Amino acid sequence: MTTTSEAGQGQDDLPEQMRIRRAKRESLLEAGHEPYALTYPRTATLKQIREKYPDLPIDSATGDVVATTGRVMFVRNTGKLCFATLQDGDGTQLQAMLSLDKVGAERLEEWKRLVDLGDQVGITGEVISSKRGELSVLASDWSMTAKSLRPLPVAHKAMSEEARVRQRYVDLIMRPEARDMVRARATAVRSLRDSFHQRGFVEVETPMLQLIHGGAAARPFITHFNALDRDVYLRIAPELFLKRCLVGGIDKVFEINRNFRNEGLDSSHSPEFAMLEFYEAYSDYDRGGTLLRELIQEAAMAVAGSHVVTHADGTEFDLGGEWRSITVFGSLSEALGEEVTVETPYEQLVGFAQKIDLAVDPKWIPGKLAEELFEELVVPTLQQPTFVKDYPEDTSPLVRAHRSQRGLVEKFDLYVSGFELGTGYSELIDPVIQRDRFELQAKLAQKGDSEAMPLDEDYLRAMEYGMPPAGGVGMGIDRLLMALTGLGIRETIMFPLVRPE
RNA sequence: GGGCUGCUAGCUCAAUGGCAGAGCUGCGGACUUUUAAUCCGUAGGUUCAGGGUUCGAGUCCCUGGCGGCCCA
Repeated sequence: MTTTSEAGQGQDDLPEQMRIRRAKRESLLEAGHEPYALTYPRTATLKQIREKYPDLPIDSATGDVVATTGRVMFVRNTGKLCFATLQDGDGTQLQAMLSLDKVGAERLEEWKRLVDLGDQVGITGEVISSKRGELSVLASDWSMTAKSLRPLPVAHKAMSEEARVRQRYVDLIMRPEARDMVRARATAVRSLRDSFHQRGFVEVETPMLQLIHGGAAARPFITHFNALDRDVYLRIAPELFLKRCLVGGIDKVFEINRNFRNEGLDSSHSPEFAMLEFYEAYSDYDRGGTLLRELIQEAAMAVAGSHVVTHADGTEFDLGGEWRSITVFGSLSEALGEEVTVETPYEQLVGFAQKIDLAVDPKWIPGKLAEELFEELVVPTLQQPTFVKDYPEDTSPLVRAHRSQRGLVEKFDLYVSGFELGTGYSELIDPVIQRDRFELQAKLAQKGDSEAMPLDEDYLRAMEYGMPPAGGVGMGIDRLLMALTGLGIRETIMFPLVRPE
């Protein structure tokens, strides 16, 4: 939202409350007060004051004079004594008191006339407790540090979800849960990095702007690079570059960064999302899954202090211990009450689909149909953390064949609370098989499958130098926060893309 | 993509097709111990946009925009 269009309309077109606040800004200037201070000589934050005086007795004085700052969240004015609740960026609140005998008639009158809810102010005064026992700063002086020209929402009614997402800065002012999410996310990401560093992994940043997109089945964003006069892609996954790292000998490597997928925009899909991927030489999908579990459990410990996290609705969710492990076809057979394997004929799979009213897309290959059946019948039951193992080969072009079962690949998906949190492979490292799989994908792309991968010659060249056997794992950071907090993706991303107003 | 549904004051919400309202916020006043302060007074509107039906539309119809829920 630009202010130029509003300013261009002139003040007369602004809502009354915004006109009044602009007028108060002018009044401050006319009275010789800066409405937007260079700084304020703060000697203590609200939190530091609270921590220094946890148990001040009722109606007592400390003799301790502090200079502190905060946003005015509530005001309670009487004739000669004013109370204001100040709030700091971390959500700490503390009461400021302004009395006639301490600040004088003129400054008290200016406080009452010029300070609105939402203004940022500096208060200098003695730390005391009020007659009701409220820890307070009794002002000897005050000043405006930033005049707010827009009224805050009503504090006692929830903002609409749309308003919270579109104006997250206001949400962060008003709602502790919004502030907590930002800090929980930072804590979780830091925990992931700590966990990797403790295990000797190297963090890298691979290209987000790519000449060929690959590493996942998804539609890319396309942009134009003028210098080359050609279209380039925002990456859909870092996988193919991280494997080049393994070829080059970076044996334990991870990246935490953004991916971009040109797909839906709704409450569960964001076009840009943060992703963790890690690869370890001479590991496999089982060991990758074990490390993923440890990473998540250590993140839970960092954020919640326990492997049992408390979700936003108050329910407790246990991420501790070993996690259940099932297979795609084993669990599907159980759900259908009939034996289904990767060998089960396509027509029979279609029959199962019809039985449960699942519409079959004729473009689906048999493996895809089996996965759709699995997602319909089994995934909704996967609330507790569960590794789902051994997927059909034809839908996973970057995974190596199962060590003992034909037609399957060594891949797991990790499900938590009914959604997919992460995935892991025993990586395909045979460049000849890799080329065959890519060529199959290229054919699918020609047939119109917009999610199929193009052939990446440079990636194949890298593979031909020899990539060590490896396990690789990916996990959505936004989804990790969903699992830790029980909130939706639009809450875990601070500024999700929204349609223009 | 389909179905249902919402959009009204700064915020949260009312209003049988018949004078656009309330609470909080704001503004004016009273109050030196308040905690969503209280009390008295008062202002605030392109009812998402455009079109249509009607004597009359926030309300009914159509198109579009932005959300939400459900389904695929």
